[in-house]
Amino acid sequence: MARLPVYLRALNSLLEAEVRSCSSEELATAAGVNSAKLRKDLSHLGSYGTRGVGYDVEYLRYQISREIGLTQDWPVVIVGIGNLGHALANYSGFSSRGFRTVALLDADDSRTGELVAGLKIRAFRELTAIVHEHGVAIGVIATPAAAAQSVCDQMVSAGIRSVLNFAPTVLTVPEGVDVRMVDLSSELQILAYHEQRKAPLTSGAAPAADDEGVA
Amino acid sequence: MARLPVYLRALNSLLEAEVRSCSSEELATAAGVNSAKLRKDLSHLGSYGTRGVGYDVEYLRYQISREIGLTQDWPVVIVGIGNLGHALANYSGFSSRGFRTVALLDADDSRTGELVAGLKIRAFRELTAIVHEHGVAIGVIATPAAAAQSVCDQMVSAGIRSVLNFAPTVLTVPEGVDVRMVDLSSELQILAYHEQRKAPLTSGAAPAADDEGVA
DNA sequence: AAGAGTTTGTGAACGTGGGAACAAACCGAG
DNA sequence: CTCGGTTTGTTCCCACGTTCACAAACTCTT
Repeated sequence: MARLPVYLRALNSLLEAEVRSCSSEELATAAGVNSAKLRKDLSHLGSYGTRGVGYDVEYLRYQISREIGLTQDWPVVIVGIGNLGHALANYSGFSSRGFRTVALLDADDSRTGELVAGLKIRAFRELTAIVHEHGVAIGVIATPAAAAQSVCDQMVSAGIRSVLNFAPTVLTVPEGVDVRMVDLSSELQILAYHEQRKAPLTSGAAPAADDEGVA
Repeated sequence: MARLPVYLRALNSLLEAEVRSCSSEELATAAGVNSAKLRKDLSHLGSYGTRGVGYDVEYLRYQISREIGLTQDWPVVIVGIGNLGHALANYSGFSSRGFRTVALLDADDSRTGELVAGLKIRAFRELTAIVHEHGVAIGVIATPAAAAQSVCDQMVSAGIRSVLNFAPTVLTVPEGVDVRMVDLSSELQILAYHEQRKAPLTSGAAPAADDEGVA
């Protein structure tokens, strides 16, 4: 389920606040979902709660981590160290929680050796060797759109079976390979779509008061 | 619909290839969706096709752009010019297609004046003035998680009604304000979840998992 | 120990979205 | 003008996900 990471983050927040136990209602509001949905999601991966009491935060956190697979080590390669790749390499959410960036690759040989986030940029042609050496299963594509499909193909033939794609292109992959696409401009467009359907602001002042009515 | 941006990009690709007209089948495969779904989506926003012929690429592209709201000008502010904010400011997909970054804000005053993507970083306290001056309706949050809610609150009180949040936190906003969250680490976790459930290559039992697009 | 009060887990209704099939409409040939 | 081929727009149906509601189970008090 795509909501498990949200639950996990909510549990981490509770843990930081030194909350030892919580009900499904509390956790649901913290995660921004319905409590029944949360209970069904959790029950789908085992009975980790206690009726009349709630869930043990630490225990549930571990169980969800294990379900997601965060108790394993996930070596990751990032290809395309432009602005975005640079940001991803430095992103703390990647390096923590089981994900370990083992290599930064770029097709531009003039950047080889440059130090980013404590790692030296290496040549893209080293991909297959690195994948085999570290047992990499997850690849991140942060290249321009034109190069994405080629990079993806070479990732797949090197043995990578899960791809996180930041390039604005639909990638075609063989059966058994997962692709998740994160399209930054699409997100903005979706916001604009909703924004356009909001208040008919016809050359008026900014409405400071709260408005009712959402789609 | 969240698929309109995908259709739009597919149409742009076709237009670059100088394709004047296309059927729903072609466009659907280019966008990676079912043709019936695409026709239903398009019919929901008007009858822009011709039976027996297909869709005029240029005309449909304009209609979708108008539906999304990309024919308008959308001034955008980005708050938090760390690695990610830096990447976003330089991201071409933002500056093109109606979105115009009018200001980069950061709470760290020592960075004020620094030039990023042709814009000078300004102090976060200028937010309200900038929003009113340019009529900004969309704000992008690229701050650390701890600051995100505070930044969001001030965005909302300044008049922003659509927020794109890259900080790993659930933001609570008043009625009428839209928030879209892009969580980079969640995406990786979802990939890991599916990866963990794939074929154990050592054993012969195939899971018969036909997951191409991940839900 | 028993009952009252909670809270989880789950069974059933509900609504929404996707997919196949079909009718309406358009083009071109004869 | 008519007929066959093609493609859109739409209707129907199914399956999934969400939500409500309730029984099972646990704790605490008396």
